[in-house]
Amino acid sequence: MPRLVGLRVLTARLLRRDVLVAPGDPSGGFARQRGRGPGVNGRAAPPAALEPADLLEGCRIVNVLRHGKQLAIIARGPGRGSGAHGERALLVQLGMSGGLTLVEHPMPEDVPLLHVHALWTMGAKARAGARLRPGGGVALLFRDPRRFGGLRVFRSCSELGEHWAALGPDALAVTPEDLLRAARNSERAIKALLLDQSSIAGVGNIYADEALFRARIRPARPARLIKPAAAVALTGAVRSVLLEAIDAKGSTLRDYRGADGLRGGFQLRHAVYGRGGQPCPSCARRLSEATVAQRTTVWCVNCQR
DNA sequence: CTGGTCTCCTGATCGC
DNA sequence: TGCGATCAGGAGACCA
Repeated sequence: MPRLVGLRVLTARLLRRDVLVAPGDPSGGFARQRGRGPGVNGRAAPPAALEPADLLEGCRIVNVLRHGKQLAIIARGPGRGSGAHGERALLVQLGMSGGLTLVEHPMPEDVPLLHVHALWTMGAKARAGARLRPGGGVALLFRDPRRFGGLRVFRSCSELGEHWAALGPDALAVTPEDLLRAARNSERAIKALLLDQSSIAGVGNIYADEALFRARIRPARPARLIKPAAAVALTGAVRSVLLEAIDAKGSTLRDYRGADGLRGGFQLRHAVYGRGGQPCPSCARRLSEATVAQRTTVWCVNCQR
């Protein structure tokens, strides 16, 4: 989404309040996750007061950052603030089915609006972008059919920084030392560690299995038993799997589409994910499938120790 | 504190 | 053809 940088947000519309976490919300979770506690009988907590700028209305987008699976749109408020001050952030968590789509504005008729939970309109860049019609604006859509994703408001970049500091290092930058530190004295399965965003940020179920296969590590192996050489192999495997998947525009399972509406292609290269019972691509032995860390897990008992 | 389990939601898929 | 049941997945809430 580098094309967003420099644009001014003209309007922001939230079509579903419960995809948003606003400042002051009592829990860290998305609003809809609150109505679940004991004694809550359909009575939601009072919604936090939202300011237009919370959804970036009137702001100019100055940057788009990513940490792990989270995307942050950094914007400068409509006030007098300049420099690093007065900057705020809207965090986008895509979950498993979420996506951002950039279309021209006014929108063509055929843009699907089903499951669009938030929508922004933006002015064209001052310097006409090559791709955009002169004078034309763009619309950004947040669509998330399964609503595992959501938006989170940060009124300053330091708040965003605190939020991200609670996550582990980004999966593309994680070092063997990071991994060993997180694994030290941990009894949990190494796969659980990979999936835990506070240990390493950015690895989901598919890529955990693929990385463990490449590193020849058994998913259920207790994390504390991971030796330095294995940590080197695993961090390298995480990085290469993710980079290849990004290059292939992701893994399309069922209904996923990228921002351009196209399917990813990495699912064709999965070595183990979704292939339980089939022959291991390396040794041809039948791949095992079981639940590890509450997730479907596929591995080769022969290749992965 | 640690680690395991439950829960949210919808689309795809399968059995009847 | 249609319908109901089942499953998948990210991550916060909750519990032992």
